Amino acid sequence: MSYQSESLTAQAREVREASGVSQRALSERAGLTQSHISQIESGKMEPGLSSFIDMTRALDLELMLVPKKLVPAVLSFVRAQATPDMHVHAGQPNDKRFARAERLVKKLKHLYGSSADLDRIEETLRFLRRVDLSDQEMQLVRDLIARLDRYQASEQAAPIVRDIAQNLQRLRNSVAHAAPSGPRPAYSLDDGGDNA
Amino acid sequence: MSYQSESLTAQAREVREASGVSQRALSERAGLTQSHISQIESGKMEPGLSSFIDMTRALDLELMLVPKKLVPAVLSFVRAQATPDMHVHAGQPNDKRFARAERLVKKLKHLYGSSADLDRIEETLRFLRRVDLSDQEMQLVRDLIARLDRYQASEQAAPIVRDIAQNLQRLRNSVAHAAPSGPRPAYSLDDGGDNA
DNA sequence: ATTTCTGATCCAGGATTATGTATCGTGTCT
DNA sequence: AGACACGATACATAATCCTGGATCAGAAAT
Repeated sequence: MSYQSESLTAQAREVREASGVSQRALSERAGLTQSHISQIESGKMEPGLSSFIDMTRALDLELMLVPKKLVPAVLSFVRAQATPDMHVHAGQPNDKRFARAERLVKKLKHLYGSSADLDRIEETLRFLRRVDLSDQEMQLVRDLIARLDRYQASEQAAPIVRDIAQNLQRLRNSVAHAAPSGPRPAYSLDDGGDNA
Repeated sequence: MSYQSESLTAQAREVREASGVSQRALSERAGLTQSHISQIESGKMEPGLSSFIDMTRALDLELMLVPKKLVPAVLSFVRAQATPDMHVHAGQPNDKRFARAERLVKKLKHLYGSSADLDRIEETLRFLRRVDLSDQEMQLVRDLIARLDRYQASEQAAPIVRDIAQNLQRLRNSVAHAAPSGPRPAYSLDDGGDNA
């Protein structure tokens, strides 16, 4: 009941899903049971600190202690510094959809080897993920992913994949163009200057 | 036994001591028992995640999840951004001595109201704390604090306090001058670029 | 010298976590 | 349709946390 850690556990789950790791796979890496992880992630159980550390370490995450006032600054610092291979909590409502999509792409790369088109799709998804998309745009993404999903096994997949990549790229460009998006700092540090 | 969190709990303890909060005081704020906190801090017990969160929140700290690779960068970012009122894990061996000193000053301010000199002392201590001091310099600090301690109740305290403030300031200046201390970045981000 | 405060330690109990194993429903793959 | 992997759930057992005291040695304050 008391729950405290909801935000942290939710974050861990997002990262796990975004990296395409199943609860069972994670349970092996972290030395916990799958049922345990499920309960933690769904908030039915409050983990011990060490369990949670095991879990997050297995996801290439570290638990850090930060002065409360600096949290927003650190948050955007992390987002700014993050390279594409790191999975960072995005907090976007569409996250789950993208998690599925990215998982699919990852699987395709694993099965058929990575192609330039797949790489492009992956990167574009990564970009779109942290942007506010309209319902229409989101729908477009869903359709494209569905198509990718459908034709993944086909022999003639290559041109289709390329087409999907192009469509996503186009969406990305239009979004990037629409938002003037000065690289706004997203955080400010001037609140209580108290230095003699 | 497994201990995992040693670094985190140690950090929490340092911050608690640096802020001059006793285990009992903290136990009330955090809603835990003193014996519990003692065991956690001394590593005799692995806390639950929620207990640890309660504890650190009561110290104005937040627990954050950060990609492993970014930890060093975030660490120095935090140190760079920290204002004097925040207590950040310093890792200096002299921490305990300074903790005592800062506690004393805090108490004086509480008892007699804050004066410009006390403020100056406080700030200077804060600076000296995170610097490598020689044994001699450390001894000087100790002596000054002892003097402050001795004369705190005296009627004629004011001029003495002022003298102590000046001495500390002088030490600070000499230290700051001695160390050329280029603002070295202290972290680098180029280790494994893997972007198509 | 004595009172006060600190952190460490002990102990009994009730509460919660964590394991191990197994199952269930759903969605996917062949 | 059947096989398979996913996450959610169930349940009995062991392990551990956490509380609620109480006590203790040592440092600090009066």
